[in-house]
Amino acid sequence: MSVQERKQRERAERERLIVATARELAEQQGWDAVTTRRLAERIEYSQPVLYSHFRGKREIIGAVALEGAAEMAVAMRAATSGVTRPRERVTALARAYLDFAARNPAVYDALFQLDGGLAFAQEDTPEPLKDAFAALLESLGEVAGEGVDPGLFTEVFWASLHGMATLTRAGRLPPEVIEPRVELLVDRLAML
Amino acid sequence: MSVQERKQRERAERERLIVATARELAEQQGWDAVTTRRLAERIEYSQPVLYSHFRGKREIIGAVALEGAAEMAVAMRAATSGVTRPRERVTALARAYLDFAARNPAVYDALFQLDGGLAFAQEDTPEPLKDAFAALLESLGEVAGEGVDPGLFTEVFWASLHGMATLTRAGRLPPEVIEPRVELLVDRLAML
DNA sequence: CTCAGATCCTAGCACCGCTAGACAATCGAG
DNA sequence: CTCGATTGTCTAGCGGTGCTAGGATCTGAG
Repeated sequence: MSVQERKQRERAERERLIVATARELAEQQGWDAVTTRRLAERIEYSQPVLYSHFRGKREIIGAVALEGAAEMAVAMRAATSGVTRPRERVTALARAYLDFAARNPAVYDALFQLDGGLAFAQEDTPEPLKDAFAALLESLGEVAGEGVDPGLFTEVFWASLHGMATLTRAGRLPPEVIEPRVELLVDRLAML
Repeated sequence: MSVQERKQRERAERERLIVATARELAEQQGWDAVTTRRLAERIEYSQPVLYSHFRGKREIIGAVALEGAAEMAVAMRAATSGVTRPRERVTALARAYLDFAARNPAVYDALFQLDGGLAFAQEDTPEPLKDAFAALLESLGEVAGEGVDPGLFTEVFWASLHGMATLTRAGRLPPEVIEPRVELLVDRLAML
């Protein structure tokens, strides 16, 4: 049995390698540069090997997205843990969110711009995605205000952050003045 | 001279046909279906003709984006003209924005998701883009609140709308509850 | 009528995602 | 230890993509 176990381990290891390499390549040169050929060459296997792990390219994107969602949840919780005053908490959350998007553009794209074949806002939504939303909810729910559903409030706040993140990175918004925008957003949206 | 003029007119006409066909095809089957071959076939010319009008596919996307920006500006001004009370004005603007994005997803993608090779937020930004932003500013500037730069406020409000539009259409947000989200956004962000 | 220039198309390049089928390595039964 | 079956991997290739070189055809001025 041990031989099979070793093989399974090696297989899992190779799968991690594929995802990590895809992510690395995407961060370095953009997702357009992540072709099955280049990816195969980097992991030093032939193309068909990729298809023994994933149905296709979109599933690889999806895997990167899930990894990113988990990291994002960690980053947001780390930024807000220990910060008790609501205002500072929400500001820290917003900063952490935008910071993650700016530092990991390819991962952010995999999550929210590209088609990774993932289900959102449904029962069969993968756990890391639900958890990332939960991480938002943990800090935002408490400032939703009276009579406002925390889920709804979180959605709106999230949408605002997402809009800022994407428009800024795509060159649609001048990137110099991020901080005042965050302050304005927090000041107005959150009921403190 | 008249012969040359006629040729120039026909050429301009064909260019409009290309853009209109690309847009139509994109709305019908998505931008992935807009290939140079299919586009050429639909306009009943060969592929290279496209390249005598545009440098490449991205420029065609850019042309659709510019057309869309002009229409969007018209739609937003139409929705807000005559509405004097600030609250109703901003709400009407937000609805018009989201409505345009929902009704013209391919055009919206050309504008804000895809690379159409357009410059944003700079001096050499094409006029239609500046004007669309101006249309937002016209209704939003007056509710920025004291001491808040109208431009900055408009950017933040726009980012929120953009986030809602994209997340909703990409299935990242449940689409049923658009209206409450709009109300929440307007209530909180605008200083009335 | 001639012929240069404008106009357009055929054919092809290098690349893409993906897969069929050949081949080699490994395993388990006798 | 042998040998068929299974598993793993690769080479080669399919139909598609954006884009372009070069030849054919059409047009209008002299």
